[in-house]
Amino acid sequence: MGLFLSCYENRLDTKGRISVPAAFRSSLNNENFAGVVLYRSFTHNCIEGLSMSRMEKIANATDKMGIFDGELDNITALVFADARPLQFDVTGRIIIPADLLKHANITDTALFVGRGNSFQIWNPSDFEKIQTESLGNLRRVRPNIKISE
Amino acid sequence: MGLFLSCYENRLDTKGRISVPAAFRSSLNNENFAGVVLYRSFTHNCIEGLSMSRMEKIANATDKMGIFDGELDNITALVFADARPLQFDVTGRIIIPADLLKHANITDTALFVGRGNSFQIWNPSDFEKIQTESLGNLRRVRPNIKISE
DNA sequence: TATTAAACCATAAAATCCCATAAGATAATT
DNA sequence: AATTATCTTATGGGATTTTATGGTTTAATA
Repeated sequence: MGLFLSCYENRLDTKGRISVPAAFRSSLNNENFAGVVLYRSFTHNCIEGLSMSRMEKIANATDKMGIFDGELDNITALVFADARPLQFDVTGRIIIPADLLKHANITDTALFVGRGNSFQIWNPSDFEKIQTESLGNLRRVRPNIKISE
Repeated sequence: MGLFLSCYENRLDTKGRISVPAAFRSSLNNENFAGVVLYRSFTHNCIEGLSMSRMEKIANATDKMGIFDGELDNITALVFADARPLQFDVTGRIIIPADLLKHANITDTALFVGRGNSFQIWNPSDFEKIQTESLGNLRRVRPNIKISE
């Protein structure tokens, strides 16, 4: 799977349709499901997005945690129950359900934010705030990302 | 992957296109993605560049940190959201987005600087200044670079 | 039947492709 | 060593395609 990189700001039309950025769509080229899966973020007022195949990987990962794991119950309840599979129309647009839009405080404009193996959808000005904070945090903690070959 | 070595100064044309040095392109010969990934440096007024495969390695490294890692949020937000995948045209040129150019203070001429596994793009005269300073620092501290096999 | 959702068609702006050229580098020849 | 020929690279501009976005018509659903 291709990575989701960069940010793209697109507009919702009167019917609530919005184009998923072409770059993101081409990251999903060899998926079986021609669309995306969206759910409300646990941690921010934004929408989480990923491919169906990655959703399946999460399902497999939770499987390994064991059937009687209480935490698993919570995670699956939240992720899978909330997840919406949304198919592209012929021009690559989706309709984001109203409750997701509300959670992310999105009305007319949305920002698609690349996160590597997934992406997020934000109210543009909300994201700007968060990003500024993140930069501050990063400069403080100077984390080590170890890249294994 | 071949290393990025040496420096090359190229010019932007009227459409904002600039040739990635042939030597750098040949370091990317057996990449799946025929292009580079650029993002604004956290620490300098320059542009960082790397291969897509290296970006994928970073994505996998962050994956291993776990989904509920707060620090991960900061890193991914900044690196992946800011990263621009830029494909070569048939003659090996890219268009560097305006915000990156602004961050690096580049208008008509850019300096590609090899950094081994990655590279940077600088305003030529800015780089000259920085390099002179660095040389001074280096002479003072005499660091030890340890190379593990 | 009223309402919603899906398919279809249209368009302007932006990105990409295609071809041309000149300077520079490399190889070949004398 | 000097000159010539060949190839590669950087750069320029026009033509074509893609993309985001809007509207209209048809199908599905309550």
